[in-house]
Parts: sequence; structure tokens; C-alpha cells
Amino acid sequence: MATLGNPLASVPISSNPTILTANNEQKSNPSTVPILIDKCANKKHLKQLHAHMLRTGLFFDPPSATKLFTACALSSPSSLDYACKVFDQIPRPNLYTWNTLIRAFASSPKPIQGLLVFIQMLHESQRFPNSYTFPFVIKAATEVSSLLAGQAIHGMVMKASFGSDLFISNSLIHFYSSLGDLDSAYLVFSKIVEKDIVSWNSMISGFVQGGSPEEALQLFKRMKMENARPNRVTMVGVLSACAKRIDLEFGRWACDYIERNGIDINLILSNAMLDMYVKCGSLEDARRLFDKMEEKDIVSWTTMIDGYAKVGDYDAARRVFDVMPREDITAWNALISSYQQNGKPKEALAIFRELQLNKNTKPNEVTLASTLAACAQLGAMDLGGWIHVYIKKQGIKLNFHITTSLIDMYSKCGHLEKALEVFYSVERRDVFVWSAMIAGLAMHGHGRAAIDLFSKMQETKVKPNAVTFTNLLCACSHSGLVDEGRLFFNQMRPVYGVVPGSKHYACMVDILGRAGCLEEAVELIEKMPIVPSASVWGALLGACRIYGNVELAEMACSRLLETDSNNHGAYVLLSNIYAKAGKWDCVSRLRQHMKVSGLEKEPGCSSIEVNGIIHEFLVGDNSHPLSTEIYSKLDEIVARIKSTGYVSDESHLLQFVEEEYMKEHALNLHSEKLAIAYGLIRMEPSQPIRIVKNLRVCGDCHSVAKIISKLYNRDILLRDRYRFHHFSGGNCSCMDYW
DNA sequence: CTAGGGTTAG
Repeated sequence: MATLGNPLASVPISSNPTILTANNEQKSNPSTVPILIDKCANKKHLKQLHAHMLRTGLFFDPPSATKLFTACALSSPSSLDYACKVFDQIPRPNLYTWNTLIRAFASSPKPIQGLLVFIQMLHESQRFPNSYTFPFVIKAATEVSSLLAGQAIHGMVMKASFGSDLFISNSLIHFYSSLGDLDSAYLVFSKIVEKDIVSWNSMISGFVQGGSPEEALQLFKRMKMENARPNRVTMVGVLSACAKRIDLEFGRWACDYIERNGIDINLILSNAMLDMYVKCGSLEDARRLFDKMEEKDIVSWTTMIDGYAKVGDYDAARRVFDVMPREDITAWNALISSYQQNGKPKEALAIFRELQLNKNTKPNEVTLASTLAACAQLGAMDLGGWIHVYIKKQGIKLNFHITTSLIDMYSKCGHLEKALEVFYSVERRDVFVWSAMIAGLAMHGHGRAAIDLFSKMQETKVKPNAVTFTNLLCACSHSGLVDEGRLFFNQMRPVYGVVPGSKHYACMVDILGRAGCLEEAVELIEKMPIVPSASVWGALLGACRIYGNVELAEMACSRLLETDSNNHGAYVLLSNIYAKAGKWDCVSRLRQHMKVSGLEKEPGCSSIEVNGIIHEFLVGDNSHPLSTEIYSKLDEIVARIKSTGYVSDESHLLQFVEEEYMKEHALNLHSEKLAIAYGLIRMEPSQPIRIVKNLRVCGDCHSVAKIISKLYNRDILLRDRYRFHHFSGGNCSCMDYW
């Protein structure tokens, strides 16, 4: 009897097979329909049943229609649109039915609809919300992160005298804390007379997620004192707090507590324990637990990968990745982002390329954002541009993360115009998007434009954060805008409520130092309310280099080494300063000292992308296949430059080399020169040469690049550790202010 | 018919 043509043939139950035959209407029995609804497994079954009910007229019996609606609304999010249509057919839906619709929307991908239905209910029906309505509608407000909506609902709750309802209060705690308003959350919490386990748990995890893990742990202790029994969810929050505080001792105690009190462990709790061990740096404990876990999911795997990558054990991370199920993109993301964040962009791109060959898994937004960040680090413009095209072709909407990554990638690859294009193409921008664009303008030396953008940002009422100010002050520094820098720095706390951190102080010292206000810079450092970080002293040291202030440099250097004793950057800067002052004996003493203490200068490395392939050059590198050609090109360049009367600036030599010839030769081996020579050989004459250097460009290379840009009529875009240099027609965009 | 939990991105 079950034939292909029978629309109900696939309903999987048949206590009474006859009623499954829809066209045999006489035999359907209204009382069995509700049972049948409960057994419907999917949308298709529900539709078949709906058709059946229409034919039998049962649909026009409100209780039956309501029953069908409930089943549709709660079965799966994809049936929700259908449920709405059914809802519209119900003559005067009762409160329960309204509640169900709000509930379904609140946990759907369109939670805003939950709020709209609630409003519709208030206006169009005679129904008034009850104690069940509010938890649903508060959840909807939480999902859309609308503080305003939630506050309005909270007001209604109070007016309707539901203020002491436990369920509603618990919902409100969750609502306020997930929007970061911990004070309001706590206020609701403290007014609950008989707190239940959910009240405690909501408040504890609220504190953890709101960045106050100490308070979370304190609340946990208070909870035990008040004789509330912690459960699984409590312990997830506690472990998460330990992870955030990097408190291995308490974390271990929590694991022990779980054991002792027989709290049953599920996957989520195991993962929380795993995460705690990883964040606290105990990979041994994590591994032991991981191996013991019978059930593992994607979170367990990615936690282990991330853990190994963070401690620098990439082989172990890779081994985990190699044995895990790979159909989930998150696994790939964990590895790509770990590599990217730990300064291994090439490895990150290698994984991305591997992913492209994998047919079953496609990159998502997170993958693309991480990969773009890797491209930005490397200056891999071709791949970065390819990803941008990919995003467009796939119709992926630019979210804030992707927008930020694209702007950053284009800026760091030297395509400021493209970065601006992306920036102006989006209609909404969050603080990170704005900050990234300000940083882009800053690194290309457009300080004024960066400041203008900052003003525009304020018109859109997006609040600047610490990152915004770092970038803004950087912009002032790169463009020599001393007064503006001072002004913004002084406004930070009083006007914008952003407390200056050591990065901001470092920027400010840099601004003052470059402008020659060394005394004011020193004064600023002395007045700092926080301990000056290495970068603050580094900035002062940099200023000393410009002005050849050996005495102050020695002081700054020794202070720097107090905070960070193996900072080789400090030695390098000081030796530069000695070299500039012609104190070669000091230079060699410093070099000797570095050798003895095992501190090696980070080798200079420049890279250039040609046809999508990144070529890297180290000082005096001859490992490149075209090495011979590169060096003869370099000889040609040097000869042509010399004919213009240029004399190389030997103060940029780090090593004391006796023979004059050797000095000059060592300068000519600098990685950026090798990369430029390679670019001249391999790139079309119309193409600018784009180079990324890991350290700051040396003064001689800077002068030489200027001359090359004129002699060879080539634009050269060189990104160093601090900013961009755009060489064109014999000049540099930094106006020699760097 | 109600509320709370773990990983990956700037």
C-alpha cells in the first residue's frame, strides 16, 4: 500500500496503517492526528499532515491547528517560515501560541522577529504577556544584543509586577551580562531572594565573559558558603575563569572538586578542563585528559592544536591536525590562525593552499580573515587580492572582521588606494574597521588624512578604543605632527575615557623625541603612572639616534635592559648611535658583549613577491637560483650610483670592519638591496617594486633606493618594521622623517 | 511552553 505516489508513505510510524492513506479520507480519525503530529520527524511529514488536515477539515479546528503550528515552530529552524504561515491561519491565537512563536524566533537565526512578534502581540491581540512570555522575549533581545530593547522589556516586567519571577530574573542576568553590563546584571542577581542554581551560574559565567574572572571565583566561593550545590555548568564557568586568570592551582583544584563531588562529566565540561590546562600552559595535563576522553569533538581537537601552537610545538600541533577528522573548517582555522598569530605566515599560507586542494571543506570567514592577516604580514599581495576576488565571487558579505583584514592586508601590501576602496565600500564600520584605516593612512605617512578620518569616525558615534589611539598617535609620529599628538594624548582619558597604556606613552615619546624635544620626552617618562615598558625606552633610544645624543642613549639603553635584558634591538640601536658618533671602539665592545651573552642581532630579511611567489633575501644571501644575476645587477647599480657622486654612509654599518672596501661591500649586501636588484631584473618596468623588510631600513639603503627610483625611473614601495617608504623620482614619501 | 556552559578571526 505504501507507494511512491502516496504523499504520506514516508511517515515513519503506523500504529494504525490505514490513516496514513491520505486519499482514504473516511478512515482518518481526528483523535489520532495529534499523536501523528508528535511523531513527525521533519518538515516534509508536517506538510503532508497539513494537507491531510485541510482535506479532512481538521485544520479548521483551532486546537488541532495550534498543535500543528507548535510542531512546525519547534521542529527545526527551517520550518519556521512555514510555521508562520500556519500561525496566520489560526483565528485568535491564544497566549500559549504567541509565546511559542516568540520562543521559536528567539532561538532562530532571525531573533529580531521574536521582538517584532512580541510587539505585534501587544498591539494586535488582546493578550497580555505572562511569566512565560518574558524569558522568550528577553532571549530575543539578548540575541540581537539590543540594550535598549532589553531595558524596555525590563521596564514592562517591573510594571507588570513580574520583578520577582525567578525565570525572568535569570533571563535578565544573562541578558545584561552578555551585553557587558555587569552592574545591571548583578543588581538583578542581588535582588533575587531565593537564588537557584541557574541564577548563580548565569552570574558566574557573566563575570567570566565580562572579563572579571576574579569576581567569578569569589562568587563561586560565596555560592558554596550559602550552601548552593555547584553543578556541571557552574564548573565550566569556574574552569573558564581559571583559564582566564592563568591560575593552574585553582584549576587543578576545580578538576579535583568535580571528581570528589561526583559531578558528572560531559563533553563540554571535559573541553572546559582541557582549555583550562592549555591556557595555563600545562600541555602535559591537557594531553593526559585528552587521551582519556572517550568522546572528542571539534572543540577538543582545536583546543589541543591551539595549545601546542601557543607553546611553539608546531610539530605536535601538526600531528594532532593530521589524525583528526578534517571535514570541519574550524580544525583548519585553528592551525592557520595559530601559525599566523605566532609569526609564521608562510606556514599559515601553506595550510591554506592545502585546504584549497581539499574538496570537502571550504574556507569560511574566519579562515579568510586569518589568511588575509598572514598575507599582510608577508606582503603577499597576489594571494591577498585573490582572496578578495574569491570573497566577491562567493558572495560572502564583508563582515567587520573581513573588512578589517582586507584593509590591513592592502595597506600593508602597499595598496593604500585599494584599502580605501574597501573602507568606503562598506556601509557599516565598527571601531576596528576605522582603526585599521587610520593605521593604513598612518603607515603611509598621511598623518593629516588619518586625523581627518578620526574626526569623521566621531561623527558616526563609534567610540575610539586603545587601538584607535595607538594608530592615531602613530600617524602623528610618522608625519611629525607634534602639537596634534600632544593634544590627542592629553585628551585620551578626560575626553574619551581611554587610559593611556605603555604603547601610547611609547608613541608619545617617539613623537616628542623625533621632533627634538628630548627633555620633554624624558619628563613624560618620569611622570608615567605605570612602569615604562621596553618600547618606551626604545622610542627614546631611537630619538637619541637621530640627534646623536650618546649620553642619553646610554641611559635609555641601560634602563631598557633593566626591563628586558635580552632585547637585542637595544644593543643594535646603541651600536648605531656609537657608529654615527664614530666611536668604533664602543661599537666593537658592544658587539663583543652581545656575542658573550649569546645575543645575536636578528638577521635583516627582505622579501619581494613576483608572480605570486615570495622571494626572501638575507644579508649577503646567495642561495637564490638567480643569485649570480642579482649580484651583477647590484654591481651595475652601484657603478651607476657612484657615477652620480654618491658616497655611502658608513655609520650604518653594524660591524666594525677595518678595510674601507669591506665596509662598503657589507652595506651593499643588505637584504633590501638584493631584493630591489631582483625586482629590477624580474618585474615589468611599469610595475612598482614592493618590498617588505623585517627590520628598519638602514639609512644607506634608504638613500640608495631614492637614487634608484630616479635613475631607473622605478617606483619602489618598501615596508619596514615601522612604516612605508614610497620612493619615486628621487624622493621618499617619508620626507626623510623616519 | 520558560533561564545558564567549551574552540577558531581584527
